[in-house]
Amino acid sequence: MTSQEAEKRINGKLEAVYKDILWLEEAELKKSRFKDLSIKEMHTIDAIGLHAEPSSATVARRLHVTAGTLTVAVKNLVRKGYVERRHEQGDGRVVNLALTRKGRLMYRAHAAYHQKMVASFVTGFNDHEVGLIESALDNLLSFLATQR
Amino acid sequence: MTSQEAEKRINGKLEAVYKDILWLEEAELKKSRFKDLSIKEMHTIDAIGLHAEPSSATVARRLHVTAGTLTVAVKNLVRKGYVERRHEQGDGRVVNLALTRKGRLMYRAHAAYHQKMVASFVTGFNDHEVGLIESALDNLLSFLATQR
DNA sequence: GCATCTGGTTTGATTGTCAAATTACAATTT
DNA sequence: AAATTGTAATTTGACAATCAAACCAGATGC
Repeated sequence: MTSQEAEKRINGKLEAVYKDILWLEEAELKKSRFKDLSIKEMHTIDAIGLHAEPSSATVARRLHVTAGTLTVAVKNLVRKGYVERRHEQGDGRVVNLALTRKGRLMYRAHAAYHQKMVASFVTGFNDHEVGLIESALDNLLSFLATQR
Repeated sequence: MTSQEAEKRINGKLEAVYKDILWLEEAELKKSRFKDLSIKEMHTIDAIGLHAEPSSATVARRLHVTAGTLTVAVKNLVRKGYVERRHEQGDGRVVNLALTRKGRLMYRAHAAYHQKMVASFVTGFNDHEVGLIESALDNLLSFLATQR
């Protein structure tokens, strides 16, 4: 079958995309006003998010890292002025994380970059076709979920 | 327009895919007979490839890392028995890299995993639809190329 | 043959990571 | 209410990955 061929091509393209995105995001970062952040730090900011003030444990789970790893990362982000620690009312053990003004600026810049990227992804497709692309992503997500 | 909505959903899904794949590949690795490899080492093996015996500089470029970083990585992979260094005939400076038998086994195992992943990605689509998905990836690759 | 260029290695510093030990607070048991 | 157990986070010690800069060794050019 010829679809085998297509799968191979798609695999190659996915890999190319995969390899480049992280690297490009890092390069983009170094050119921006947020030079002092690594790509991992940016993703930590992303995982904290704008609104919910998640606990340290929640963010660690989102990032698939241990609590200890996150503690260190947050310490650096606090020092650099992107993140604030807040002690939870009523349970003195819990530390909630929130972005500072600077952190929120960073978050939005990153989100804008992603938006541009996705816009390019679906350029030239009609609604129905965009729906197909979305379904393909859903397939992949289901597959990944079964693996977890 | 409603396509803005779709773009947002796609963005979220891309991010989810993105975060999970690396982590899952690492988990898959640790369950396999190649437990002694990290995900980065696996990608180094992938970048060396089965056939061409690329130079150290070529592999470093493919991985977007410096020559120094690669030297260290290769030293470990040689120690672990996955990679061989070969001095180029005629130019004593150049070091070409090749996979050992064990390295080739690893390469093929990784390729098989990717194949499963991509198969899930295009499950249930006809040839025309798979073509659309491929075009979307091409869009994204073009966008990434303009950013480079 | 000396100077320069080029591919690779080494080194020192920093970041990211984990597991294990520790601290601090909360909830449960007795 | 004191002791036990449980839970959230931090600290610590070790090790991968990474870079920039210094260095080394083989090529190339004058």
